[in-house]
This record gives sequence, C-alpha cells and structure tokens, in this order.
Amino acid sequence: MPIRLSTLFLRTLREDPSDAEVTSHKLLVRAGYIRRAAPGVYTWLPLGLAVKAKIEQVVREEMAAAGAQEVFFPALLPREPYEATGRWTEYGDNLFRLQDRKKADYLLAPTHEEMFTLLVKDLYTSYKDLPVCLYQIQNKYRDEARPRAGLLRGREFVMKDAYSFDLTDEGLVASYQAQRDAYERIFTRLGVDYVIVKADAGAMGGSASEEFLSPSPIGEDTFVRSPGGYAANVEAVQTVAPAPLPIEGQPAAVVHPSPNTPTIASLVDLANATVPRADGRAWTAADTLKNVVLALTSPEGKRELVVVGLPGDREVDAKRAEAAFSPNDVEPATESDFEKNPGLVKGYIGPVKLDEGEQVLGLEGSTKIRYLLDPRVVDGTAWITGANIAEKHVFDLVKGRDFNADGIADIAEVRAGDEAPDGSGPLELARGIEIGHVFQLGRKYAEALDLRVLDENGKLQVVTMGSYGIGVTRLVSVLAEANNDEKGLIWPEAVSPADVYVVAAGKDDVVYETAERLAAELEAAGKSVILDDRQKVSPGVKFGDAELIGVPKIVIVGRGLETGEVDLWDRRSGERRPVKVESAVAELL
RNA sequence: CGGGAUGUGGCGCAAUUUGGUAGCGCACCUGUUUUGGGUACAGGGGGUUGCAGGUUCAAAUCCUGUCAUCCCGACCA
Repeated sequence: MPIRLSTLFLRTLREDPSDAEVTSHKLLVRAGYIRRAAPGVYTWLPLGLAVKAKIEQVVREEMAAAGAQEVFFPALLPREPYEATGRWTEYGDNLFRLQDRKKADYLLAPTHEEMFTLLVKDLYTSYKDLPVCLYQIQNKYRDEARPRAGLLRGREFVMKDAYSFDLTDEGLVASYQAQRDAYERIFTRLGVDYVIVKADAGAMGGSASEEFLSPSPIGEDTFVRSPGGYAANVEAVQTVAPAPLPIEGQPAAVVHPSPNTPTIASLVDLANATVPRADGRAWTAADTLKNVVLALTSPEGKRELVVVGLPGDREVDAKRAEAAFSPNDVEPATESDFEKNPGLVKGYIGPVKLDEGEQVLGLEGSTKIRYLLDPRVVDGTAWITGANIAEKHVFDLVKGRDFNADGIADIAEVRAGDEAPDGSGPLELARGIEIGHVFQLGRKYAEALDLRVLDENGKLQVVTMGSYGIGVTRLVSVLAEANNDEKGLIWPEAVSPADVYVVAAGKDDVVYETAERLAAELEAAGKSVILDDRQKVSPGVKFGDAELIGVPKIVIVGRGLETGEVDLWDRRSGERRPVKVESAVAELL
C-alpha cells in the first residue's frame, strides 16, 4: 500500500525551528522526520523511521554477507559487568545510572563490550567455536555534556555495534579486515562520502584502530590528509623527526639576561635586539624551546607533573596530549603545582642550569620531573630556552650535548603544510563526522571478564576481540546534511523513505484515480510509493512538500492528462519531462 | 564546567526600553472560492507570558531567586 499524505501522521513546517542551527537538523524537523523530545533525544515520525529502517537494512545485509550474526541486548544493564572492567567509574558523568526499587545499580548502556564478551563466555568454551562475530542494532545512551545539531550528537542514539572473537592475533586481523570491507560496502551503498583515517588506539587499550569520517564542515573531528593518500585523525598523526645534526662545531651555549619576556614573541624580539645570530638571519619562534608543565592525573587519582619541550612556534594540542598520556587526564600545571616545585622557575624553565652544570629537568635531574621532548628536538639542534634562572635565557643549548630528556612527547599541534609521516606530501586539515569505527580491541575485555577457551592442546587461551561501530541515526543526519538544497531534502535512492513520490495535482476525479492507479502499479512492480492524494490542497503546497520531503523521483499527475501524459520530476536536477501515462511505470523501474 | 543568548497559544515572532490586563504570521476548525508553484474572503477555537517569591491600585514588562533550552569552548569508547 502506498503511504497516503491524506492520512500520514505528518505536519510540515514552513519555518525553521528556532533551536536548530545546522541544515540537516532544520530540514529533518521541518519535513516531519523527527521531533525533539528532550535535549539530544528525538522521537521518530513515520518518514524518519522509514529512512532509519533503510539504513539498518543495508547494514544487516552487509553484516550477514560478512558472516556476522545479529543478536539484541537490553539497553538497561546491571552494574556488575561494568564494575568488572572498571568502566562503571571510568565512564564518569557520561554514563546514565539508575537504581531499581531495591536500590540496586543499573545503567543505560553507552556501549556493549562487556555484554557481548559475557555472552560468548556464557555459551562458548572451545577454540572450535571460533571465530565468531556478533552484532546488534541498538539504542545507546550517553549523557553528553553538550548534545548538538539534532541527531548528530544525541544522548540516545542508534548504533550498530559488532564484536569479533578470535583465538589468534592473525584471526583478529582477518575478522577486522572483514568488518572493514563490509563498512566500505555499506557506506558506498548508502551514498555517503567517507575517508578512512588512522585513529588513536590508546584510549581503549587496543592496537589497530581506524575511523570512517564523512568530510563535512559541521564535523566535530579534525583529521589530516595528504595528496599521496595519507589520512589520520589529528590525535594519531606522528611527527616526522628530522635527521640529527652534527654536534661538533656548534657554538657554545651562553646565558643572556632576558627581563620582561613573558611570551615567546617578546623573547624573540629581545633576542634579535641584543644577541644577533652569527649567520645574519633573524631569530624566530621556531628557534626557541618552550617548556610546558603539564599535570597528569591517573584514573586512580594520582597526580604527576611532566614537562614537555617543544618548538616555541607550536602550541600543545590538548586532544593530542590527552591521547598521548591516556588514560591519564591532562591539564596545565596550576599555581600550587609550581609552589610545590620551586625548582621550576616559572617563565624561565629550562632543562639545565648551565653555569652550575646542573641538570634540572628529567627523572635524573634535580627536580625529578619527567622531561619529554617534541620529536623535532633531535640531537644537534640548538635552542634558545629558559636558563631556569629568573629573567635569563640560554642560547645555543644543543640537544645531545648540553641536555637530554627522558623520552618523546608528540603532542604539538599539527598544522596545514606539515609533512605527512609517510612522506606522501604536505598535510591539509579538514573536518569530518565520525560515522564508523573499527577497532582491534585485543584481550583487554576478555581478560577482565575471563573469556577463555580451550585450544587444541586442551589449554585455556584468552580470546582476542575486535569492536566495530556504525552510528545509524547519525548517518541519517550525515545523509541529510550532504543531500539538500534551499527547497529541502534530496535523499539518495538507497535511503529515501519511498522510491517514488506521486503528486496528484488537480481537482478532477480522473487526476486522483490515475494517481491511485499509478501508485498501485508501482507498488505491484516492487516500488514503495508516497502518494499525495490530498484534495483541497493547492498544487503549490503539494510541490513544496514534495521538495521538502525529498524523495528523489517525483511523478506529477495533473493537467498533462489532457494529452495522456504525466510529468517525471527529478528532485536532484530539477528536470521535468512528460511521458505517456502507460509508460510511466516502466520509466520509473 | 567557563563564555554568550533566549524563555510569550502547536511553530515562528511582536508587545518589555516608557507597568494599564496579550497581538501578528503560519498551522488548526467552519463556510464560500481557488486547483501546475505555498489561492482569496468571512467566521472561529486555542496562551494563568518557564517557575517561585517580591514591589505596586495594577506586572509579560520592574526587583530577587530558580529552572530550562540553544550557541561557542572544555569534555566526549
């Protein structure tokens, strides 16, 4: 049966909702696909549900093709499994927690690693049962601090999450590849533009991780890509270390007074005014070594200071720092941190006190504070940096000769024009929306929840896992965002709420009878149809709604009937062409 | 959590500066009209102005508090 607009539960709006900022959000509300129920929580109307179902269908087909089997967990879960993996507390305020009448703790699942792991543990005990890949399409709940852009970041959303279970690392790689291939097919079929970027794997304790990002200016993730095909999340970009320089022949380090140089810029100005370079070029911020003090807080609440030295023309990228020091929280050191560490001379922090031959920073230094360096600070490079004495800086301090560090911290900002790690050219920065994530989890959850199977030698082996997510409801907004014009939505055929939209434009009975017949024939031929059979509604309103709702193929049944014709209207191109009524169905198949 | 803004019929807004008892458009209902680009006319229903106090003869409007929502940032497997 066609969907009839005369009875469809739908009210289109002429004006944008005032709480919507991005196009997809405005259009999905105006065209009657979704309604806001609470911040970040949406009600699905019939048209929206149809689009969501189309996406889910594509996902199901490709999951089946990849050998994954569908299950369905509750969204309401007990506390215990999440306690076992530490996530009851680690998840923090983003977890929706509640209690039953007996005051027992429950949560609304933000993700289901624990439950899948326990389910496999519940039923399987032999290597012969592996590999196995399970998935579900389920509501997830995260109490986001700031939901935004309609469906783009909700507190309740639908996610397809799949988990693979293998005995061996090679098996995991194969399972991972199968899911990754399935994702490529899914996004291609849905008509979503995407790039696969290397992602930071640290946060969840796994190894390989890649994100599927749909490039979009409203995206919340920043990624980089090069002309040669390199693509990565900014957190995952590895800075290329230059080749070391010879230490012999470098001028000796000298301490110079540098009063009133609170910023790198003022330091550079002073250096150029008072200590001109021997080679005649001017000092720049890139010649300075900035020592940033960070405070790390471990999940157990232990606080540790660390100093990171990086070129003065670069800022610390907070996201890269969080990723690099995960699972610790990272924040700038506070006044009280400095008070507790008088060895750090604020504003003039440096790795050594040159005159006294004292190593200041580093686990071996007088402060015992871990000292890490940006990868660009290689042996033989000379720097202007703090003398660790108030109002003094040291010039020509050479790495490998005058100072060393405990390790590397690659947390400086990535800038457009930086070289790609694989040498494939200069990087450009772009924004994207994360629509999928594939992840080799490894044995973290299996170990925490004791998922082990007997191998062929009768020995217990910990299973290795992968997790694979697709944001189903987020895809609705991504598709809406990428497919619209000033008139409304324009769905790709694969996700359109119907295959054909038939408009009965006129008042004569024959118009409605013909439209009904056409709709019935299309349905008989396997096409889903939305039929605008509203009488007493003017053609202008019907055309406007047709454009707003965004089915890509529209048929207008109206005045053309005088010559036995209907108009085929392509929503995307705007082109209309008359065809004979009898050939209309064939044209639309 | 920091910064900014906003709360008035279902939706979008006005009236707030200068207190006088709430109005417009859309949507909805009835009738006539119109039917290939949001027809026209007439009639109609619907709001204790986010909430709680206070000032006043009188509060959407002034004061205090509070709650909520949106935007930017922080945060975000």
